[in-house]
Amino acid sequence: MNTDYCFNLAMRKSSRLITQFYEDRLKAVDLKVGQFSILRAVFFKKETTNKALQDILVLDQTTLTRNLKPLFRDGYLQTSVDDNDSRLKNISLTEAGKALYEQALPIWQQAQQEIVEKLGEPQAGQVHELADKFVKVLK
Amino acid sequence: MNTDYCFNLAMRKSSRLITQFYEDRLKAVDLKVGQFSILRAVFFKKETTNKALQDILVLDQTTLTRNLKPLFRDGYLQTSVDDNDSRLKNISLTEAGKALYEQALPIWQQAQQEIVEKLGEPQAGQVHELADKFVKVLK
DNA sequence: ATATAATACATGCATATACATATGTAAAGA
DNA sequence: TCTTTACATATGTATATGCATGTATTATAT
Repeated sequence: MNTDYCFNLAMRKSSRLITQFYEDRLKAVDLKVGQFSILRAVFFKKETTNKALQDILVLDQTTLTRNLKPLFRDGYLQTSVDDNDSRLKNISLTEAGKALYEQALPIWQQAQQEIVEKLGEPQAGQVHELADKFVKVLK
Repeated sequence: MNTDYCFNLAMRKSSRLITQFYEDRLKAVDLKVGQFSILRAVFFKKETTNKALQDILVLDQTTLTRNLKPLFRDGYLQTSVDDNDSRLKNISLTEAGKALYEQALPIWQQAQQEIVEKLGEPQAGQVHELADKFVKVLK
C-alpha cells in the first residue's frame, strides 16, 4: 500500500471520469447525472421528501435543494405540502418526469453495461462494495 | 452483481464522503482538498504547467484554470511565461506556498492513516487499483 | 511567406457542492 | 400556555465542474 497515493484524489479522479462517461450518454435526453439520480430515486419512492433523498443520494440538504430546482423549473418534479407536517414538502414525478425517466432508463442501462465491460472483474464488483463501505465508515 | 446499483452514483457518493473527510481536516490550514492536491502536485513537479496538472489531477483545463485562481490570489503559486513558448505559463510554489504545503502535509498524512484504518483491507488497497483502472479505461 | 491547423490558456454560462445561517413549523418541557 | 428545542427547508457566499467558445501563439503545409 503506497500511502503517497492520496485516497481523496483517487476517488475524485474516478468520480470525475465516470461522471463524464454518464454525462455524455445522458446528453441524449438533456439530463445531468445528478438530475438522473434524483429522478431515479423519486421514481422508486413514488413520493418522498428532501430529507429522504439526502440519505439516498448522500447529499447535503442545501445541495439537494438546489439540485432539485432545475427539475421543478422544467416541470419534471412537483411538490405538495404534507398534510400532517407543513414543514414537509412531498416530492413526486410529474407525467413529464415519468416520461423522461423512462426515456433515460435504457441509456443508463447501456452505460451500466459498458462500465461492467470496461472495468471488468473484480473491479466492477468492487465499486459497490467500496461505496457501501465508504457510507458505512464515513457517513 | 446488482446492476440496479448505479456505478456513477456509487462513485459520486463515495467521492463526496471522502472529500468531506479531508475537507474537514484541511480546514486547520484553510485549504480546500482541490487546492491541496494542486499544491502537492506542484510541489513534486517543482515547475509545471496547466497542461501537465490536468493530466495528474484528471481535471478539465477550464476547471483547473479556475481552481488555480485562489492559490495565485492568496500568494501560494506564481507563474512565469515560458522562454521558448510564450503560450506556456510555468507554475511553481512561492515560499508561502511551500510553507503552507509543509504545514498541511502532516494533516493530510494523518487523514490518509485514518482512512486506511476506517476502510480496512481489502477496501483500502482497492481504492488505488480501482482509480488506476478508471483512468485506464475512461481517460 | 502566408494561410491554415494545432496548441495553450481564459471567459461565459449552467449546474454541483457544502458551510454558515436564516426562516418557518412541530414537538417537548416548564 | 408559552418557551425552548428540534426539525425541514431555503438563502448567501465561495469553490468545483465542464462544455462551448474566444484569444493568442506556435507549428505546418503549400
